[in-house]
Amino acid sequence: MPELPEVETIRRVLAAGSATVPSLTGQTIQNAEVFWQGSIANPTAGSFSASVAGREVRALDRRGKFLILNLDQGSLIFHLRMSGDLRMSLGGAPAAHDRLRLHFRSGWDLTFTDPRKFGRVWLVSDPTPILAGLGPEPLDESLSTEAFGERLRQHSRQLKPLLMDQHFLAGLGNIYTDEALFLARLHPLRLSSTLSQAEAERLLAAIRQTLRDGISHNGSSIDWVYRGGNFQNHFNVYQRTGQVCPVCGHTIEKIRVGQRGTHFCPVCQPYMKD
DNA sequence: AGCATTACCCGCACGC
DNA sequence: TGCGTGCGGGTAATGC
Repeated sequence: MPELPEVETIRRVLAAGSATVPSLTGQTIQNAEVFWQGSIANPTAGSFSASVAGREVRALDRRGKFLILNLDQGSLIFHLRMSGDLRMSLGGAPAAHDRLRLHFRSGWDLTFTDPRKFGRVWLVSDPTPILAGLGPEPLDESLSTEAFGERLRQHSRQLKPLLMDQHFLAGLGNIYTDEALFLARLHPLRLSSTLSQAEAERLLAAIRQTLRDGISHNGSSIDWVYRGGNFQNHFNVYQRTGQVCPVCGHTIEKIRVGQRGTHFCPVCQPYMKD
């Protein structure tokens, strides 16, 4: 369940631990069990286990939707794609959709579970090449509204697919893009080249507010994948097709943009040319 | 040529 | 039972 707020929530939970679960930081990997070889992107599934054994987790980082475990040597990178999740547990038999399990010397396990098998894991000496193509981090304050507006106008693309393009901006997915466009009062099909600077500033502010709200609610839990977050109770448009807009009372509509379901309020988010 | 859009694909679970 | 859908993204084809 990964967009930026969900990945960030997972990062924080794993890093902080809890009263009953230790932090992932400082754990040393004793060995690894690969249940589904397709989940291992690098190195080959055969050498992954041997290479990761003995490594210690030093810190947890996030870049866009990538979760990065910094090790004493190299990095272990996860991309959860559509249905991946990571959990600490103490023993127990693997469940049906568990794809990878790291056993630590402490006796605790980190399990990567992923029903749809789209997620990937990389063990690399240098994470740079994997992250190189990502656009700026939306919550990074060094991303100025001026630079953002300039980047928007460098393209002539529909806002929805552009914002979801990880090369343009790192971290937004289908849910948070719809919610951010609603807050910004911008139509998802509006061409990025037509945005005024005021609209660009509104959009970046809306993106940041939406992501922060998502993180503060520990992300969203929808479909059959449970994450522990409750931002789904605060959606304005996503999965609210046919319901009333909380701002104007008009009916929320759903269209298809770039193969993705897209929810918006046609009154609050009018399509204005130029 | 280069950019933008569309189609399709990849497992699986779920709702209608 | 069958079919459409989906918190993602890569690749290939098509369009402008």
